[in-house]
Amino acid sequence: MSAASRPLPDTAARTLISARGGRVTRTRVAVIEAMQASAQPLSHDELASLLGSAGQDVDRVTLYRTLDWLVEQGIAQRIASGERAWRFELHHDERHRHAHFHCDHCGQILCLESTTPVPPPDLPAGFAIARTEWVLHGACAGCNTEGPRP
Amino acid sequence: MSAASRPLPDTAARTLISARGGRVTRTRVAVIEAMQASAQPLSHDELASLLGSAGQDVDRVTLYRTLDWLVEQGIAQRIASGERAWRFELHHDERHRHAHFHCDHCGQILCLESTTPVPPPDLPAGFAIARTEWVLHGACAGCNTEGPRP
DNA sequence: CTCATACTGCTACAATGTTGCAATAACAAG
DNA sequence: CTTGTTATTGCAACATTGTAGCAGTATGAG
Repeated sequence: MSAASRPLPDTAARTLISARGGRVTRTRVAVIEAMQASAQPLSHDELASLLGSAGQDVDRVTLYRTLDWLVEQGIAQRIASGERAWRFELHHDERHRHAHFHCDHCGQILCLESTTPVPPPDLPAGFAIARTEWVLHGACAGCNTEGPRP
Repeated sequence: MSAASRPLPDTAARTLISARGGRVTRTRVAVIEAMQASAQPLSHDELASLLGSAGQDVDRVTLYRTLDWLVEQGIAQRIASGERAWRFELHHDERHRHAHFHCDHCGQILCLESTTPVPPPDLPAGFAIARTEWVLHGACAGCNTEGPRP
């Protein structure tokens, strides 16, 4: 290949990474770009497929570690979707008050960023909240009108 | 053993089970009673230990199936605690508005039933909510005053 | 260009959950 | 109480999701 001296273009992803003092690798860039392109949080498995079909096969373990690093650096955030696997999305606002909707029929996860902010609950004294997860379960518009799919 | 003709006592657990047309088995009764006795949601693993140390060893698979059945029947409910495994507790109220607190330091899960009810968010039209999960993460009173434990 | 070392990609393993099937036990009927 | 039906159980094998250790590669600094 007649590779240029800079192997990867100077994208937003690149900036995000190097600002944290991390090395700009194909995997990190690809994961960030896949998340940027997705309207929904993605699971490890979905990310692997996305990268794979973009001709970017990534080792399972490397992908896990990349995701860990992104979360650690505050670039991405982890969501317990109500299924077995974590989902990941780029870290938007200040961690609080961001709900997700999980369709129990088609399995889709939707970000509900525009909904009314969740009021912090009254906690017993001495408790400190680091972050909250609010997941709504039910049927999305598509599945709701068509009736449940088994 | 000089077993009576009725092998199990007529407990609340027994009533819960037979009201659904299920057979009253040692495992189901033991699981329900363990949950009744616990202030917190229990994981599959914790339940297995509890039953085990009560001299009631249960097969892993049987326990999974028992829990599935209890959830299916609306006797118990499943909680995505933010860790890898599900947790289970007896199904209290009307499914909505029941928050949990997960201490990221000691791993405890606390039920916050007394907090202000969560207002249902504005959803896009056509969406139906079946149930919501609201999990707060942070440090509980004990861990918070003592500082984080690694 | 050279070098230190942050990442990667194996291979193995751990934790959590599921499937299929033969054996057992609940309980309804006689 | 005894018998028969069949819902549950228990076993073994497998599936999914995630981690640990370590040798090799490639990024980025000098």
